[in-house]
Amino acid sequence: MNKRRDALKAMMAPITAQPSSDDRQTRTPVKSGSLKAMGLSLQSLSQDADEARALREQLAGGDHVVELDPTLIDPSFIRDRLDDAKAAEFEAFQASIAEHGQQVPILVRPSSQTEGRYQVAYGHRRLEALQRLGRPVKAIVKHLSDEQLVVAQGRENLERRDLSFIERALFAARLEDHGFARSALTAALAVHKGNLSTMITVARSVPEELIIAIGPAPKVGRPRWEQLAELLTKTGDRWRQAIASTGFDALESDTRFARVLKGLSPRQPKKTKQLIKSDTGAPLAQIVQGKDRLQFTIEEKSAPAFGSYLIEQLPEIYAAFRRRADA
DNA sequence: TCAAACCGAAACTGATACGA
DNA sequence: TCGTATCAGTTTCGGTTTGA
Repeated sequence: MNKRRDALKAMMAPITAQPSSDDRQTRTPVKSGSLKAMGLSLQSLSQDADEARALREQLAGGDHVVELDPTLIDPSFIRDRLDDAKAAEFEAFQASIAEHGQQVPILVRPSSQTEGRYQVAYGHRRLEALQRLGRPVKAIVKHLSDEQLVVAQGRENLERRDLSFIERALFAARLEDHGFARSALTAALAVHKGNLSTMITVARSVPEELIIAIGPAPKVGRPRWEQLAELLTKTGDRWRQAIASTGFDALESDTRFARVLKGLSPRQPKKTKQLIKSDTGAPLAQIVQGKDRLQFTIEEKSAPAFGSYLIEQLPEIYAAFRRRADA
């Protein structure tokens, strides 16, 4: 829990040294057998292709790659993701870089605060891995304004398509808090102003502490976050009970979201049962009323042919009901 | 196959500026 | 002061895509 809280604080704070999980290499889906092997090799090919494409684009753009001391590079002034990556995944990512080297340079700009230092636009995870390995960082140095930096950062995320809805929403809200215009945000996130509006509304409707506790929830999209935000307006601080429940921290992020949502959702009304009896007291039918369904069960033993009669009469009964409802 | 999520577009709303 | 135009932001809807 504390780890996630620190992660979001890092995202909210102007500058921190928390790592960001910005590379698809660590997001290996769990599969089994030959399918898993095939999936991994396809994924590997896809990653290679992505990296090669990024490299080609950077070279085609006339950018010069330089090697920098990793200790001279600071993170972006706005974090764009919630840290929920498992340590083992980062270790694997770091091992991959240790073995194959850094394939794609990161993008940095010269620091406006301290001469000789740099600030990352994108490539936080590569930087973190190289800092741990004590290796120089291949980087493209560009003079970027704040707006250009966040647009580059946002576009990089966009190309990878691995930021969850709530991470993008928080990124948008943080950018707005830093004084960026909506037009800059739509450029950075490549979304229409309508979607941007919804993202920021959701990010401001859900308490930060709750978002930290849930994490990025990669499988949860806008509708369910909106649903949660709506529930929060009616349930006060009840979400605290959900995140304090035993085993909550050990759950996957998506499951944590589901648990909170379930905990705040109104309980389904219990099905009510009603027994219809004949004038002799024999059971004729049982009615079970649920939330969106009503079951009518005929006791064939006590009332033979009654069910067939009802089915036969049903169109006429419904027509009478419609006449009455429309009147 | 179908539900969930994404995305773009249009309608709507409120704030502000400007001219009569 | 009022009416109108413009702009930014919000809401809603429908088509498309994705993934279980």
